[in-house]
Amino acid sequence: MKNLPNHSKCSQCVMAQFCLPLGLSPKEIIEIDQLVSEKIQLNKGDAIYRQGDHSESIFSIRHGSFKTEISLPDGRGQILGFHLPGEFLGLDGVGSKQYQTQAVALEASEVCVMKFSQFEKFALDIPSLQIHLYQILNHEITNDQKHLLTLGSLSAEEKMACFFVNLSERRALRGLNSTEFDLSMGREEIGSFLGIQIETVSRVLSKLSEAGLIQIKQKHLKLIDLDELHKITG
Amino acid sequence: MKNLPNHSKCSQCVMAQFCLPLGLSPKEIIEIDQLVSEKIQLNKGDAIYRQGDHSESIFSIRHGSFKTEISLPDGRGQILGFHLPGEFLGLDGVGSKQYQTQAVALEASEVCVMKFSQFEKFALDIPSLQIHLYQILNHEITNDQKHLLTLGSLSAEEKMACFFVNLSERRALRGLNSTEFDLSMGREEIGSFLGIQIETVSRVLSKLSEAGLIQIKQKHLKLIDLDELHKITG
DNA sequence: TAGATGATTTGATATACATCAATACTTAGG
DNA sequence: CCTAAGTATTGATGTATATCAAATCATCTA
Repeated sequence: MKNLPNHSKCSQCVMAQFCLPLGLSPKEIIEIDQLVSEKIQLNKGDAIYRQGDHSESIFSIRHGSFKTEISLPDGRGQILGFHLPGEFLGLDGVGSKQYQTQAVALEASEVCVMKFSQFEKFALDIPSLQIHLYQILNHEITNDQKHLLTLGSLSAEEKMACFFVNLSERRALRGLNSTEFDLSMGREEIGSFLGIQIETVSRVLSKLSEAGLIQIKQKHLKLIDLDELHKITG
Repeated sequence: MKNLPNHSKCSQCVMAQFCLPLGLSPKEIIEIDQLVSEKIQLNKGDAIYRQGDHSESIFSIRHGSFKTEISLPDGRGQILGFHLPGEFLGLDGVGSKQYQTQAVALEASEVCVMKFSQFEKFALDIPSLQIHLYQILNHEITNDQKHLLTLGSLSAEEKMACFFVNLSERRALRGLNSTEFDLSMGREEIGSFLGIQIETVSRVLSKLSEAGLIQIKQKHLKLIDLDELHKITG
């Protein structure tokens, strides 16, 4: 399965089990799998879509991970989010002509592609599909708003604690190990995401390590005291 | 019209002309006006909805202005946006059970109320209505993402310039004076929105004044050199 | 009008974080 | 294995912005 050629049909993306968490009948789940028109393999650094690209699909991550980012003409940029298997990409293209962001693979990854046109077609038969899309979009809005709170109101240490707690919770939700895992992003990317510099990232990591809240060696992270991290968060 | 009792039926909210900018037939516009189940008058400081309230409507602003904000248990909070006539509120309730934010009037204001249930009913007859809702949600996502860039990557002066340019553009879009107007929010609220302190807001305003880019006297603002403000933005 | 209350500005100082610089560690290529 | 390039850590210093404090100005009420 892993080595199918790119853009091949993918009838068993199992995306429904990952991506559409709420009450669907088995029949509906099968139909929803039909939504997936293809799957795409990406290498580290590959973009699924770029700022300004015509938008016609959303994507669900089968495996791997991604960053989404938005860029300023002068070269500065902001990482908007990191994305795990089962999560969606390309939502800023829903209801608009173009993507306003770009999504880049942080490691070898695979996504399922769902065309808007397919979505509309299927939605006629499955009314709940519309509702799911609204839920997914809502999730995106809510996430972004929480991130605004993080960027606008928290200190570097609090931001980092937020980052860890959030990652941990999302991994738990997907059945992944939520206390020990490898980070797929570098320090600089963490800094961009949190609106701080790479050196500050490094110093905060050292501080949290010394305090015994985490252990981190290169990209391998172990969350020792999630309770305390949660407290720091606010 | 202005003094109708609260919660009165409002068949002429004219919201369509404000709120649903894209190509609708006259017939559709009339139907869309039917979406509005009531209108509500608010005084300065009144909340349309609060964090945690059950969500069943979105709102369009007839006149006045609002802030939306999200709060931390410890009392800290972040203003997510300021909202002008013709813009929507309550979008973080679409696709979820509860609002995650609260919307508070910055002055005496009036909103049209559109119940989700009504929306669904009408959408059966007017397919384009779904599309409009997606566009509105997309706008929200895109806005939030741009704001993330602002909060995460810009200096205090750049943030302030962004704020002015953005306000100006949105006012122009609605046919309001885009270079001279009264701010409905205080310095502290501007600071919360931009992730800076009130004193910094004040200092940046003084600096921009001295540089001849703006004139500001209390809440009355005149944008003198929008080009230069735009350059500062990036 | 006077007094009180709140909002804004401005100045003095402190600090969190950025920047600059050097070192160490990791990974990839020959 | 060695070198080179990239990535991360740590230290020294600088700076943008926060914090503290006081003065000014605006708004409201009596």
